Amino acid sequence: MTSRKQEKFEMILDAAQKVIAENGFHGSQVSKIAKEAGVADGTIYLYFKKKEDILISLFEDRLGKLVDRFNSSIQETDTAEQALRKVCEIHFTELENNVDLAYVTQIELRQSSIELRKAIGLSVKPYIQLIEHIVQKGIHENSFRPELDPKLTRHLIFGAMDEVVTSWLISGRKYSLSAQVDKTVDFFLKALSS
Amino acid sequence: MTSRKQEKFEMILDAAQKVIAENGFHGSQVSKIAKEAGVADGTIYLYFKKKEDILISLFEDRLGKLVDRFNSSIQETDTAEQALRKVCEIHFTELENNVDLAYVTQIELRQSSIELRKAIGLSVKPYIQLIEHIVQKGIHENSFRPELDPKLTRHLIFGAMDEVVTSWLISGRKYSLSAQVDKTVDFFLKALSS
Amino acid sequence: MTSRKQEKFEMILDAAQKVIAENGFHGSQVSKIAKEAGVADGTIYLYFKKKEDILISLFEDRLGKLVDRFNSSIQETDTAEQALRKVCEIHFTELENNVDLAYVTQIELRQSSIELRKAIGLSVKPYIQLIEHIVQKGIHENSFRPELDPKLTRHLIFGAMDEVVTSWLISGRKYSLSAQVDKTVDFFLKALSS
Amino acid sequence: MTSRKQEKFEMILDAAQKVIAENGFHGSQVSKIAKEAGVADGTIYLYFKKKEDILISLFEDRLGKLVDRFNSSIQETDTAEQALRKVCEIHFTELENNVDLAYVTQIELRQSSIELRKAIGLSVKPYIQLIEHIVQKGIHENSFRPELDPKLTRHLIFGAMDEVVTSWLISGRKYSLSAQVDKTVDFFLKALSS
DNA sequence: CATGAATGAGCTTTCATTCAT
DNA sequence: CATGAATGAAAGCTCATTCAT
Repeated sequence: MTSRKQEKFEMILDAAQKVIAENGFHGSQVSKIAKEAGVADGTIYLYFKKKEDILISLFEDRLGKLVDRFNSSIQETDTAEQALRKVCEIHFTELENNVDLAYVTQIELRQSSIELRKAIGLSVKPYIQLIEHIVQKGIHENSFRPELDPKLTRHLIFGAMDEVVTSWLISGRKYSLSAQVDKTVDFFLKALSS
Repeated sequence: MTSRKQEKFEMILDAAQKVIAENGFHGSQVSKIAKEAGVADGTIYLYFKKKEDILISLFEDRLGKLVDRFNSSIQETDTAEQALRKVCEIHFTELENNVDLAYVTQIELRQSSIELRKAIGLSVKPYIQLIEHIVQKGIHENSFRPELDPKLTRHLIFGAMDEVVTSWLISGRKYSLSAQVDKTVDFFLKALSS
Repeated sequence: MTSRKQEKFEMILDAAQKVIAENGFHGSQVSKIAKEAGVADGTIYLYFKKKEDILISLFEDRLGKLVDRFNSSIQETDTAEQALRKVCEIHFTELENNVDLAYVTQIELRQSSIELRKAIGLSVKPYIQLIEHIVQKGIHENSFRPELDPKLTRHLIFGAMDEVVTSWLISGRKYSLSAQVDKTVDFFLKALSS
Repeated sequence: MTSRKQEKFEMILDAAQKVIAENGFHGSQVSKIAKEAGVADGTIYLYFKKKEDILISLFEDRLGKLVDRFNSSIQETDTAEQALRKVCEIHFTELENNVDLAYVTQIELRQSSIELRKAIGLSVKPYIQLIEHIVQKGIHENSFRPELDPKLTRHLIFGAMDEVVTSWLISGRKYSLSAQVDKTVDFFLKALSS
């Protein structure tokens, strides 16, 4: 019973991602998402309180899964350097391989109300903190400069990667995103290394 | 006549910035902007074809003035390093001293349709190119690493600064933004220097 | 089996009265009544054809019981005067002692569709007829004026009492309703007496 | 300009009365009223803040005009008895001659939310107070009993007349309402006279 | 008999844009 | 040039009712 509910919940999220990717944020009416999910409009409201909640859940779900992947991948690494490389690798590869998701997270979901963006911010936070931990680890390992401000640095790193992805999307994906990993990580390591 | 037209044009832009800063993007109806500007609703449409055009013009105007400041300030510098420091300094200082503008550019204007965001992208482009030129100049001066990819690097630098500003705003401006200039530029210079 | 059916029927009516008194007519969804009654939504429809039928039955049941009380009480009286006094006494006392019922009958149930109000009218009819009988009895006893029109008079009397109850409720029940019995009956007897 | 605004305001009220009389309260969508008034849906909201406001204004306007008629007619009377007769005469005649209005005020407008009914109550208050004044005048003139409670009496009189009108409507108007004036006023005067 | 998940019709309100004055 | 009254399309959400289990 719970699993059937969970199942339909996922179906609606999948439908929402597809509809948003195809029609854009403002062209994604509840009725369109319902149709794509193969349920009635009213059914949506058995699983989500408001339309916004679909988007928040969508972001939480997708980003949550990404952060899980980050965490488990990092545990296979020894140094902060390796961890940072892994993070950038997954970040770029994952979004390159899932253009719908990239479009939704980088473009569409940012066109939302301030309340929604705050909720989305909460989903991003674990990722930003993950980056901060890596920076701190690097400092402890003496591979990163001790005078680094981890709070500032995490934003510099996240912002840089985020913008690279967005500009890649807006350019029309004319080049490989994953091909930027090495240069990007080089940039970071040069900036961070002691 | 043209100057009178120009005058009213600016009045509407000023009104738009004020209204958006006060009411947020979604609370900024044409009628509200008209009222703030002291003109009738219909008058807006003598100066702008669509509502979006107000926002595009607003961004173009404000960012254009910023880029002008960047350009003239940079001409007072000798090295790419100095230029980059100047750019970051102006970027952070200007937005710290003009919170309305910061709020409008970092938060409100991003909640807009894809068409609008593309138009805004065009306004940002000269700034991104400015950063690229500085990187190229640094390479020519042999102060920056020759293997740097200027196209990628400009996004890394812009994205990093952009995210620092946004997170400063969202944090509630609890710390000084301009105080982050040195650490930020250090990060960049370490990343870039040969 | 029939008694079990009857039992659940009553449970639903009790639940309906409670829910309406607590949430008002427009806040009383079928699902809320079902929950209060401790049954599933669909179960309601095994006992009532439409939502309206719950309300009609509720009114019939409650008013039927009141009319029963009227009838048995009147049989203990000798004259039409005494009967009329008894009717007013029960009318006011009963509603004063059962504010939920008063609220539901005087305020909430009147906010209903025309069909429902007609059905409710049928429930009130026996009560109106009771009043008519008393008037006729008084005329026969020569205590009431022979020129009285019983059909008109029953409405004058019912309408007067009904409005007194409603205004007492709307006033916030700041005074005693039963304390109005004597003055009200005096008014009627003066109007009726030969 | 103000008169044009007033004119359209009245047009919408007239349309609302007609639509409600024809379709009932629940069948009277804003779009239907707008169509009947010959304006666009949105235009309604230039004159009324919410749909409910149409109904409140309708009641205020119609009842206000009635109370005006009451007041001026009463000034032509000398005694409280004459005044009371006049009130009942106008009350019954006016509604008999304007069945749409009768239907709307007695049946349809009562099926409304509690907030709306409170607002309507405010419109009825001047009328109820008018009745109270007549009662007080009668007491001063020594034609009415001094022990009468004017606050209670006004409700007895209003409630009686109100119910007579409603039952006349529900009966399908099979008899003359104005023909009930004499018997009704006789009832009141007998009840009131000293 | 009972359940409760699913349905989907239905309606108010906003606001960018127009155009007669 | 300027006005601002009028337009009307568009969409989120509720809830009575059904029916497969």
